[in-house]
Amino acid sequence: MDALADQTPLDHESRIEQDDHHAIRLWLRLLTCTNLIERHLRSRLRNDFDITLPRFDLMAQLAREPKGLTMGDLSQRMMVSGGNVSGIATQLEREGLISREPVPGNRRAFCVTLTVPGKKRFSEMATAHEAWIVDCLGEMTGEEYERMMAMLRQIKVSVGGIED
Amino acid sequence: MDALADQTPLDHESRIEQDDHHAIRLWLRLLTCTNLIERHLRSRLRNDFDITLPRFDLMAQLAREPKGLTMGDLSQRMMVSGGNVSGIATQLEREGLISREPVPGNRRAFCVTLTVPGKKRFSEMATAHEAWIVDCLGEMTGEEYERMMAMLRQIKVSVGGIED
DNA sequence: AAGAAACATTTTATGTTTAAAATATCGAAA
DNA sequence: TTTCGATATTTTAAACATAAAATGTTTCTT
Repeated sequence: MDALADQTPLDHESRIEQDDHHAIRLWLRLLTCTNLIERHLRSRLRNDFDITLPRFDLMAQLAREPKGLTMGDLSQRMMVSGGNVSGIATQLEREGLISREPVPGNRRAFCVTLTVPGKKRFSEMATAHEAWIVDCLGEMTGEEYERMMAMLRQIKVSVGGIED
Repeated sequence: MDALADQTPLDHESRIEQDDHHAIRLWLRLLTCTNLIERHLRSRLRNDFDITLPRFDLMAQLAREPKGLTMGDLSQRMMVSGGNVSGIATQLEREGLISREPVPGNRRAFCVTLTVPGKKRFSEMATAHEAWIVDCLGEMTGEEYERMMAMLRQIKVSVGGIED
């Protein structure tokens, strides 16, 4: 399609306009990929382990921090609102997968940890989860990973710099 | 941190394990970036134009297809459920931004189009939206865009190939 | 020690999203 | 023609998400 593009040289304005279209296309593709992967993971978690992605995410955070996390920590790490964490934690607690215990010396906070059954269940899920992601991302050389990580880091910085 | 890695050669299993960690890190970063950008766009749309991202997305699909789309088309292109489109369309219709008209010769389907006020409103938003995305993605050379697009295409193929 | 401000969490109200059921229409075969 | 399967949309129920108000705790300042 570009083979038939007109041959007049691009002035500054046109060039910017073209760059913008590049950006839109890249954003749309980024969004599509992320959505596809997320949808896939969600569906496999539901089918294979009868759990939702948010609940899995909460458990994943706890698995990384055996000493436990407060509700506020979870909210921050999961990048969702506190009220949301509260609801998800209530359900996981009801299922016996996590426990909420008072923190000695700070009666405002709760220390949330995986229960023994929770740890067992999570480790089963984590193995599968990791394999799914490898499948989704497909074959990539180490160099490609590096490049992609670097570009994403750059984007992260750009977005972060905008609203602070 | 890798400078102090132990020097025993990696066997096949360890190597796979390491690759997996690469994949997980890449996925997590991909997710974070997409969420950050999406959150930013959502907030700007709300603040500057008092509209939600899903409503904007629906209008964007219609803007690209002046002849109109059915509810099913919209569901497919937006990659969300039909019920969801139904709800969003109801709201936009109530605000007079889109219209739902019967398709002659197929009483099941509706043809959804932007109204005249809808077109006007969308074109205002689209300009701003494009600029926000350019800001979010930051400075990138044409070559970098190309590379990123190519890698994302590869991922898209990988995921698509899994469940069909 | 008392009051004010900040903190940690939950509750409430509202809205989004999905899957699945319900409703209605269409097309084709018996 | 009638019946059956496919199609197009809407409705419903459950989970998730946010913002804002409410509750209770801690810390700081005086």
